[in-house]
Amino acid sequence: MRFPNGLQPNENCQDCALHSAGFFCHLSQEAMQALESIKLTNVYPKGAVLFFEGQSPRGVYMLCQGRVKLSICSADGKMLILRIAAPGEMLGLSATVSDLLYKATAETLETCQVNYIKKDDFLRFLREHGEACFRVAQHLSQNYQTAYVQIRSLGLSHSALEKLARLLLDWCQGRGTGTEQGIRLKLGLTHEEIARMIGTSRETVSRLFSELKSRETIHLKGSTLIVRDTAALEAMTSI
Amino acid sequence: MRFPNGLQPNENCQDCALHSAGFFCHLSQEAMQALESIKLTNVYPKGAVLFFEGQSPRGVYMLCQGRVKLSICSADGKMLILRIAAPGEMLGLSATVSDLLYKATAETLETCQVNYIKKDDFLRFLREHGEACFRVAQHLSQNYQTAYVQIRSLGLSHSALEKLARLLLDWCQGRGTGTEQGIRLKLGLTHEEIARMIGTSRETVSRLFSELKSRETIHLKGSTLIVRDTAALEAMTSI
DNA sequence: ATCTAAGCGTGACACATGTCATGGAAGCAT
DNA sequence: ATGCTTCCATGACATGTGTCACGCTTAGAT
Repeated sequence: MRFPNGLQPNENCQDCALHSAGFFCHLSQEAMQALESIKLTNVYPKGAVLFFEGQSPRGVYMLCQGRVKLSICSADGKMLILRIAAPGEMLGLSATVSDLLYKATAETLETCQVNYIKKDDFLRFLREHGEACFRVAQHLSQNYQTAYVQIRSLGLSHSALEKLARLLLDWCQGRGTGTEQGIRLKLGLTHEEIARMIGTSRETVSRLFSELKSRETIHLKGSTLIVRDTAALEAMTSI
Repeated sequence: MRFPNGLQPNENCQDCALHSAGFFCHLSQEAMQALESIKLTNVYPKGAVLFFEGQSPRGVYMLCQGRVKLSICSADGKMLILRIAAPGEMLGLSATVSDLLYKATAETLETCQVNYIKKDDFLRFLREHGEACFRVAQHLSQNYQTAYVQIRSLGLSHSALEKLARLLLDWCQGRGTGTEQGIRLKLGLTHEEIARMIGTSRETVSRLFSELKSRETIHLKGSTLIVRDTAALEAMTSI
């Protein structure tokens, strides 16, 4: 099988590199096998929607490869990006466990491999494997805590600049590589998307980037961003 | 034992009126008894802090009677009220399960009865009782979903008016009583506190209430609020 | 009844940011 | 190279709201 982006699907969870870092790491052999037997591996092209806001839950999606955008949308079409999910994450978990509606829309940003597990199968699996259930609780807790962080940022920021600074600092921590000029990172998002992550407008993001560039706090070359002055960004955040 | 507010502590969870509606409803006899044996019943006066932001988790707090304010606070002292917890809720759950820091501060708004369960006891209890673990996962899912609602409100609102309208509608649903004049509810919070729930300033809340009164959308008598025109409030929200 | 503190109402004003508009830059297919 | 589309930069302008200031009302204590 060949896919765009040179994606090579990983048929076996036990061989997966995420196995030790991902969500269901350190499950017993037995539980892993049970999980293998109920999972369905799919590959989605860029722009595919795994589920969207308001649907009743069909099951959980374990992201193996590629990035997925999680967003919510208001009645008048305004959109907020909750986060960009990375491989190893479990999507649709809270809706499936609580049997409430999916509260967000999940859309692939690139070709993705996803392991899908039907709701009934997953719930049975959880009931039969206490260890997995506990891991699910832990995962949900972590999701919850990241939601807190987002609420902080949205609710306690004084300005869009503060939210942007916070976002950049998060990115530096997560996927930045240190160089002698500062921390370098690829921003794989447009200004529009960044704006939608911090709840502001595209123009404001452009203006803020301009300002940060002129202050020499950051340096922007194509889609490569170099944060020269982390301390300055920190100083902008009171969170 | 006598306490302020005429609070009468409930020694036995199985007799508790919340038993069927609360969090650990429908547990097996065995699990209930195990839970009983590790819980510690406490009564706190108004203003007591159960835990605060940044502490490492000691355990979970099951709220039996009274209201508890959950809030987060920025470095410069600005505060955001996440929600007012009601009897039946489990506080400190995500931090305890994931062993990450408490992400919010829990402060009693009035005399409260709380069942405290130490972290180690609680985690052991979860490992030994799969059914309880599953309920915890469900509870966390619900918490997570309410966090989504909050993120929506904070991130997608166009104005403070919209957020206030949303809040009032939520209250109407939750604890409003219908009368022929409209939906009546007691707002047990000051303008300051309301402001901190929707991330705005006290003055703005005062102004918005004035405006809603002049538009005859609401009616305010002391701390009793009557929503005369729910549809008007709905129309203000695009969420 | 009187005092005191907390809570509320409202005006004035600055300012950040959304919105509209316009043009340039960059990437991509043909 | 040429055209096309997407993305970015920036100015102009209106406006919502944070902040400061001040006085009034209400509730609770003595």
